[in-house]
Amino acid sequence: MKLATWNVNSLKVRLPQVLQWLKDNPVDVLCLQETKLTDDKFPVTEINAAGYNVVFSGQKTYNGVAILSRHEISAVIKKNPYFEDEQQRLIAATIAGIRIVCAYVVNGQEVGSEKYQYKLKWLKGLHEWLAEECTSHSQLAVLGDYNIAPGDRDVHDPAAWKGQILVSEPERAALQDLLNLGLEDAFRLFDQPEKSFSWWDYRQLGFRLNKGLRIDHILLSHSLVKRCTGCVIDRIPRKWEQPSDHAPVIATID
DNA sequence: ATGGCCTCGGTTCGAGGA
Repeated sequence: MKLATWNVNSLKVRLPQVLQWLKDNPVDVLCLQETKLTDDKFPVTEINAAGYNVVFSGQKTYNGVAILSRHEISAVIKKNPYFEDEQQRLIAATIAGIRIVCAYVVNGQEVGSEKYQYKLKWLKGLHEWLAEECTSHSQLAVLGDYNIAPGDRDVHDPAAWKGQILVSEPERAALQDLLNLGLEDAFRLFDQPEKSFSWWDYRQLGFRLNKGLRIDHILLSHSLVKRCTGCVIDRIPRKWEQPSDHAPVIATID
């Protein structure tokens, strides 16, 4: 069983790449973020034709999330019952006995800004909801773009980024609060190469110089940690023409 | 020193992303 997450930065632009990637990597579940499509424009037919069921929650221009699955999808939730939000950033479903949560965490723009306050509040609301999901689902996986680099080893230049957005202590503390619910960062269950990142700026030759951050994560409950046999970042599609700025992350569950 | 790219909406630029 393979679970994956990928911020595609517009599914309209990236659909051919998503379909190609699924051909090369026929994962069981793929969570997408930043689809940037209203639900009436979602490419259901193309995704079904590729052998995947799909549920989604989108809006115009910004945000938007989806879960693709080779297996039956049930018990879909598109809103955090503990946090009122007009932005479409969450979708959850049960697939093959695993509770899957797909999250596109707020970016926050700049430490101290209004958007930053919204990010911290949003994360608090997520925490409240996941606390409940943890108690009702022992097999829980929370996949997505967290817009937080957990530690300095997840940052290409920790000195330059110190205290900045995606790295600031309150953001890291909010992520740690999620982990304290009984979740673990699947990527760090295993030995990994140094300077492993999941996002690189389009500017400044970010990818070629590997100036990146690891901000896309798969968090697993203890029952799933026991079943997890690997977690990798797939840098290949970041090398394609007109790529997303994020790379997919894949966890393997026995 | 600054900003350097990409997407969208909708016009020829601004907002947002990270």
